[in-house]
Amino acid sequence: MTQKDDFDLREFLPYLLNQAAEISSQSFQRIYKGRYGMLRTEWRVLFHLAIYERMTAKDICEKAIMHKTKVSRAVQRLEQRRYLQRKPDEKDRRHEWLTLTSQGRAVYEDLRAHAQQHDQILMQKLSTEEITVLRRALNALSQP
Amino acid sequence: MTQKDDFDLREFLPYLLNQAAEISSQSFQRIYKGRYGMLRTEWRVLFHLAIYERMTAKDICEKAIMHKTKVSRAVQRLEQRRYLQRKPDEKDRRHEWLTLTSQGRAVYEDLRAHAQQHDQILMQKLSTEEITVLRRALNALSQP
DNA sequence: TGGTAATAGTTGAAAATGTAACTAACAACC
DNA sequence: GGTTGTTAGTTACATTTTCAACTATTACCA
Repeated sequence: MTQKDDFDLREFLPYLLNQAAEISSQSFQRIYKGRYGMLRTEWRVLFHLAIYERMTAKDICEKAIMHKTKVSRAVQRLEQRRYLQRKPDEKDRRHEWLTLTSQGRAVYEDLRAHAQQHDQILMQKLSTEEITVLRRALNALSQP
Repeated sequence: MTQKDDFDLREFLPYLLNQAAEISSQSFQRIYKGRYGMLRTEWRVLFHLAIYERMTAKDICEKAIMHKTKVSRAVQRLEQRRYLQRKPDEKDRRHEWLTLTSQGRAVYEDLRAHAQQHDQILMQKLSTEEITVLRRALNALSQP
């Protein structure tokens, strides 16, 4: 098993990004899955609602770059657990406004604390300068 | 939909990484999916075999950090398409050596060309220095 | 005003993934 | 040599995701 080709997978950005994303997500996954039985789609929706307070499913699709069926199903499950409430828009009843319940906010606060802690641990692998550049680069790559 | 919280999702590394990985993978996905009906797991296995020439499924699991069932199924599908061959190890028949067929290598060559082109496009969003730091940081984060 | 198009969101079936249990082959120890 | 443990890889089943079709509502425009 010796390397033959001149092409190095370790330089191919989509591969590298995926690898890093996968590994750095794992320990956070254990937290939201273990404590609340949540899925990745669900904590993402929860966090968006906590941060932006009031959004439609469409808004979340755009901000989080998630497909509408994913969002729809995550919203359903969060509603079942009473983490969020839906309210149809008066003017345009195709829209539904989503907000967290106090229970949902409590879950968010808990997860956010863990997220920040988790981020600290990840950042210990990097220098301050690397962190700054990394964030900038990732944001640039996230523009479609 | 105005931001309220002081916690910024755009600073949370697992989120950022995932976003960047997702978006930067999409156009490459269109290529391997569109041209060969392949999945992400499959191009990864194919590339590993092309680069290392001769591996067992276990080797691929470790290098690519993929679960063995994912690898097993990717290998099955690649074999069905005659992109790879299996050969049991003489000494230890639990191991199976995997190698690409000439057809598999041809597919790899095609995809590799596209991958490199795709990487060029992605890198245009970044400065030379950012690319260097990004690669280093992603490799660091990929160590579990 | 009425008919067509567009939009927000949901649902059902098919495909993919994750988990755990399984088989087959070898290793180690008594 | 036989029992027990380990390892490589597969399979079965449950959970998620994807894709396409669907409903309900509003927008556009002749």
